[in-house]
Amino acid sequence: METERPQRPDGATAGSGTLDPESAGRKRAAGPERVNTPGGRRALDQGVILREAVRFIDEHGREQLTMRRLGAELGVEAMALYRYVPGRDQLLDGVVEVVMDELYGMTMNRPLPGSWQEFLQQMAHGVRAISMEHPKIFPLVASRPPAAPWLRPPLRSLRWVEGFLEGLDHYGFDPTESVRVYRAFSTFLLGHLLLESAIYAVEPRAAPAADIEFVESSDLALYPRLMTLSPQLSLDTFDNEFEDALEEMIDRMAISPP
Amino acid sequence: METERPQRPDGATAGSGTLDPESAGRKRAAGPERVNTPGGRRALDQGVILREAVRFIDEHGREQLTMRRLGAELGVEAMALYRYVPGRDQLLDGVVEVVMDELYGMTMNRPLPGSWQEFLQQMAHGVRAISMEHPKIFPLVASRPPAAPWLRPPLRSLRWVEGFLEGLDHYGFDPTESVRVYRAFSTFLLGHLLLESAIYAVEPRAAPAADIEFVESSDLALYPRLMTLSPQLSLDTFDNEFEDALEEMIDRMAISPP
DNA sequence: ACCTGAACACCGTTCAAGT
DNA sequence: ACCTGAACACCGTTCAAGT
Repeated sequence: METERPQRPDGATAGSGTLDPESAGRKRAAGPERVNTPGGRRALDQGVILREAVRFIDEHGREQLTMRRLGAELGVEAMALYRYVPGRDQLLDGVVEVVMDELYGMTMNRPLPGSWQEFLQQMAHGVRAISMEHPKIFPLVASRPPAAPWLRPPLRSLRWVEGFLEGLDHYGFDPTESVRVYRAFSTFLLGHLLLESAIYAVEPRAAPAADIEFVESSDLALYPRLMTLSPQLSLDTFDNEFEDALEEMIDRMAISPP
Repeated sequence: METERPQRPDGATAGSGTLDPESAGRKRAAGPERVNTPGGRRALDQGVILREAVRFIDEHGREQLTMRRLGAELGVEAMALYRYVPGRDQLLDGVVEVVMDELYGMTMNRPLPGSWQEFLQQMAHGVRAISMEHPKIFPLVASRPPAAPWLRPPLRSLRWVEGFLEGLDHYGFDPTESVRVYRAFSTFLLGHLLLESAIYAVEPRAAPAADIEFVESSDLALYPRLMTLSPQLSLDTFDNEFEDALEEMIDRMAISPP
């Protein structure tokens, strides 16, 4: 039951129906500023729609995002969005793109630090900051099918990864070593940040206690070790886990493979 | 726009509408075997439905699973499923449960090996085997909201985690150390297996080459490093990555924290 | 006891029609 | 040029009715 993908009549290579990256998250090179529509509504365009989608998911979660509701949020019927976005899937890809652009701005527009260790620290903390700013979006970053199979979540921007590899090159990593670092780095971030953002998405930095009741106590009674350990298991130790494992992983990157 | 959860009239604690764990994935203690319905159809029950859901997702992916299609697969209207499963969300939780039970059977019904290092190796390889058997289900295991916030994906079975902690206890880990191991272990598995299963879900152990064209070449031309490295980036190195990082992580667990 | 038909309130998406 | 109304083919879910 595959959806047929109709040929575009205009001769453009339809490809996989990606968004125009130029007008997505970034600002246009100062053009004619269409401010407001006669009706007083904000003028629609792809960037406006994608940013509103980001805001909406941040607030309500990705389950709640529908074309109809997003349209309503922008003062327009759902059908109007299809002029700017090919469909819901591409909208979600665009959301990921906006967030990755934010990451790029945060991590790549500054001078390289003195050591490659500091560089990796800086990059890791940048990605973590983004995942904490958008905990409800991070699962999308982590699990939407990427543009290329070798583009590993959560580092899903060609531009960002290019910059990352440039950085490694600057510190003297050869291509093979760089690939190894990129892989270890992405795996590390995916594991840590997906777990952390999952918690943070439901309870934005809330109390650690009282969570023990969350499982029906009858169930828990069957498992004595979980019973006694659940207070310890409930402690929020993500900060330490992240920092320790990050340092560990960075140390590991210093040793070249045979 | 919250969905109202109506009070059950039968006085049972409705709670969060979980499935009856007894009849889920496991076989019943030999009872009256209702084999076939008069019409010749397989008799419905929760276990049959959940196992069919697992099979269906393995084959078609989780996007394709709808109550209506699952019903059709079982020779029944969608509405008939609601007698055995509270709703779609709980169905998906049940799917996760079935897979976790499979993991339990694979890893917990055998004698403990000689060293805790071997034990962790065995557990890690068990989880990896499950993720490779159900690559299209693994994202559910990784990202459905768990029963308790401290129950970290992908290790989402109270029973399994209890067994894991029992194992650690047997090798002399004290409770604090065990929690530390559990956390590092789950983070490690989540990162590695989510990446690997994502690849494996679309291409079951397929060719490594030709993936380079997957990104429009025009895009890639902007990024010289990605351009030259994409062949290396496309190589399937998950086996080595997993084994190396696992050994590394196990080494790290030997050192107690201050 | 177990399943179905019909209905409800939603989806994403298309397209001719309005301004 | 840009948006809408109406329509289509789907969803999940409820419930009275059938057997």
